[in-house]
Amino acid sequence: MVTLAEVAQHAGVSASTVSYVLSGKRSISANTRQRVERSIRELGYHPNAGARALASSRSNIIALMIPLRTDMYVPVMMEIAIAVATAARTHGYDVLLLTGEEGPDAVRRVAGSGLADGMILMDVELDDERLPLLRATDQPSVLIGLPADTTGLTCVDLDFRATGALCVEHLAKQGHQDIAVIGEAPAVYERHTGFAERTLDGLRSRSRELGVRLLHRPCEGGYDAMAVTLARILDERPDTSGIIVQNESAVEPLLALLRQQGRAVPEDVSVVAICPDQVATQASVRLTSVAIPAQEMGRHAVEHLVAKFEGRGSDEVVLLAPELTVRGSTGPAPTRP
Amino acid sequence: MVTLAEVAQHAGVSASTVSYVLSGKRSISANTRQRVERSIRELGYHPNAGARALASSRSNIIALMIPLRTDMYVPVMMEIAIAVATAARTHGYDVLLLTGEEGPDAVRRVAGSGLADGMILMDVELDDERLPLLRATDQPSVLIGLPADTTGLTCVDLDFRATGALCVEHLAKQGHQDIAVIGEAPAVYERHTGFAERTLDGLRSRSRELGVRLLHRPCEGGYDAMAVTLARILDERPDTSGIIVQNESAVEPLLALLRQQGRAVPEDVSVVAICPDQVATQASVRLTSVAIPAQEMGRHAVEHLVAKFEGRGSDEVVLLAPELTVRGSTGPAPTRP
DNA sequence: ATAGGTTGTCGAAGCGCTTCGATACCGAAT
DNA sequence: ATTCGGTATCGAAGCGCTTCGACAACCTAT
Repeated sequence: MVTLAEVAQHAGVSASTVSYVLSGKRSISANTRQRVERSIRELGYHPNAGARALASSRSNIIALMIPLRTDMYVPVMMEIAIAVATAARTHGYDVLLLTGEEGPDAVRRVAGSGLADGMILMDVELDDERLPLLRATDQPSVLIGLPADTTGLTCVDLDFRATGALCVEHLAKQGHQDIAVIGEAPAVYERHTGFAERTLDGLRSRSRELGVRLLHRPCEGGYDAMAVTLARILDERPDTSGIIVQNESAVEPLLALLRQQGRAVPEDVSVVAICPDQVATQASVRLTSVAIPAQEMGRHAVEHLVAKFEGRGSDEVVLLAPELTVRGSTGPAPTRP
Repeated sequence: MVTLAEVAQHAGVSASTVSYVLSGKRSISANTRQRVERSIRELGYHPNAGARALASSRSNIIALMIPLRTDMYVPVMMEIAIAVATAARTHGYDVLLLTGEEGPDAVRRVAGSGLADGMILMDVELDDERLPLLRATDQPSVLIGLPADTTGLTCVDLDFRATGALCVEHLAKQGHQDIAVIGEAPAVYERHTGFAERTLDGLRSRSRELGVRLLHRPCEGGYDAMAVTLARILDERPDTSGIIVQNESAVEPLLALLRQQGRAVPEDVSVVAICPDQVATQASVRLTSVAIPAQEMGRHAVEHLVAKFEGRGSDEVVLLAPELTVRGSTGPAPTRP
C-alpha cells in the first residue's frame, strides 16, 4: 500500500506539498506539480479513504436509503438508485446502500459515525418516522418523495397531483365521462405513501372541476386481483370508457382482460398508465402514459445534496412537471347507444 | 460529535478500555463494562468510521458492483442487491454501490483506497475485463455469475446448465417432442454473458440425450419482438408443443399471443419460464418455472466474502441447484392428429 | 512464602492524511 | 536600498481510533 509519504519522498517534496497537489487548495508550481503527479502515477498511489475521512471529516460518501420491499415499482427504484450512483460519481462521491430495514437507526448510525456526508431517502411516507431525526441532526439530506410536512427538508419528486390531473384532462378532452382509476395495492394507501394519495388528489379535484365521474379502486398486482377489480368496476359503472392505471404490475393483466372480454383499446376503452416509459412501450398495446422520471429524480437529488455540502443550496421542494406521452391506447370516447 | 475519549472520561476509564469494551478483544470486568456501556448510551456515542478504518485498516464496507444497464432482469438485480445489503448488515458491514460504468477503474479505486474490505461483482461476463485486476490485487472478492476461467476466484451462481437440463426434462417427460426456447435479447449472447450460454448448453445437451428437438431463438423483450419471434418459431416448427422462456419481459407478451392465436396453455402448448417466482405467480397463467434464487445468491456471496475476511473461506465455485416448481402452465403433450 | 499464571487496566505509539502557521524566496513599489 | 505582497514549500500538530507492551492485582500451586 503506497502512502502519501512515499510519494513525497519519491518526488523529493514534503507530504503537505503532495496533499496540496491533490486537493489544489494551495498554489503549486507547475514544475513541482508535474513531478508529484509523475510519482503518483509511477507508484500507483491511491489516497487512503479512512485517513482522508478522519483528517478532513468528509467521507465523500452519500448514503442512499432504499425501501426493503421489493413488491413495488422495483424498476423505478433501481433506475433511481443507478442514477444516484452515477450522478454521485461525477461529483466525486460514492454511494452507500442502506435498506429501509434499519429504519431510523440507520439514520442515527450514519449521521453519528460520519460514514456518509449526507443521505438521500427514497420511498418517504407522509408521516415518516425518519424525519424527526433528520431534522434533529444537522445531517444534510434530500428526500425523494414528499412527506406531509416538508418544513426544514429538501424534497424531489414527480408532481403527482399534476400527474393525476393531467391524466383526467387527457381523457376528459376526448369525451370520456366515466373514468376508473386502478391504483396501487391497498397496502400502499394504508401506509400513507405520499405519491399515491397525491395522485388521487389530483385525479379527484380535476375530475370534479371537469365534471367527469371518477371511480378509484386499489389493486394488488397480478392477473387474478386485476380480474376481480375490473369486474367490480364494470359492474358498478358499466359506462366506464377511460381507465387510468397506477400500478405497473396491473398493466399487462388489465390489457389481457380487456382483450379477452372483447373490449378494444382504444376503440371501446382508453387506457392511460402512470409508469416508466419502458413498461409503456413494451406493453402489448403502446400505452399513452405519464412517465416517472427516475433518472432525473436521482440526478436532482444528488445535485441538491452536493449543493448543500458546498454551502449553497437551501431547503426547497422540487416537483418535476409530469409529461403525458400520447401513444396508441387512448382515443375518443365511444358514442353511447 | 462525541469521541471515545469523552466516553472514557465520563466513565472514568482510559480510552483503550472503552475500545476493548467495544471490540471485545480483551477481557473487561463486568463492572467496568457496564459503566462504559452506560456512558456510551448516555452520551449517544457512535464510533467514527474514518478513524476506525484508519487505525484498524478495515472499513467494514463491502463494495457491490451492479451493471449499469437497466435493460435486463432488473428485479433480479434489485433483489440480489437488497439481499446483499441485508446480509451484509447482519455481519456488521455496509454496502457501497458501484455501477459497472467505471469498469476496471472502480476495482482499482476501491482496492487502492481501502474504501471497502472486499467486493462482490454482479453480471460477470465470460471474459470479464475486471478479472485480471481482481487476481492481481489481493482484494477479497466474490463473483455472482460465472466467467470462463474461474481459477483463483470465488463464484456464486445458479447452476444454469442444470436449469436448462431440468426444463427440457420436465417437458420431455410429458411427451413433448418439439421444444422451442425463447432466449434473452441477442445483445446478451453477443456480450457472452455466462448464464445465457450455460443455460443453452444445458438445454441442448439434455435434449440431445433425450432425443427431443430443440429450437433456440433470442428475443428482445416486449410484445412486438415476441410476436415476430413466435411467428418464426411456429413457422419453422409447426409441431412445437413446449416452450421454454428465459426472458422476463417476453413472458407476458408470449402468453397474450398464444391466447390470441387460440392456443390454450397448457392444453395445446406447455410453457416453462426461467424467472423470479414473483413473475411466475403474477403472470396471467400460473407458470411452471425455475426460480432465480436472488436472495440466496446475495446471501451466499456475502457469507463467502466475510469468510474470506476472517481467513476461513477458500476459492470455490458454488452452483446453486435449480428447482422447478410445477404450476399450471405445463401438461402432457397433445396427441398429434 | 514464593514463583508463576491470570485478569483487568493503562499509556503511548501509531494509522495516513489535512491543514495551519511559518519560512524562504521573488519581483514590484517606494 | 528597503519594504511589501505574493507565491511556493515545509514542519508539525492533530483527526479519533486500535493495539501492543507494561504493570498492578489477584489467585493458585508448590
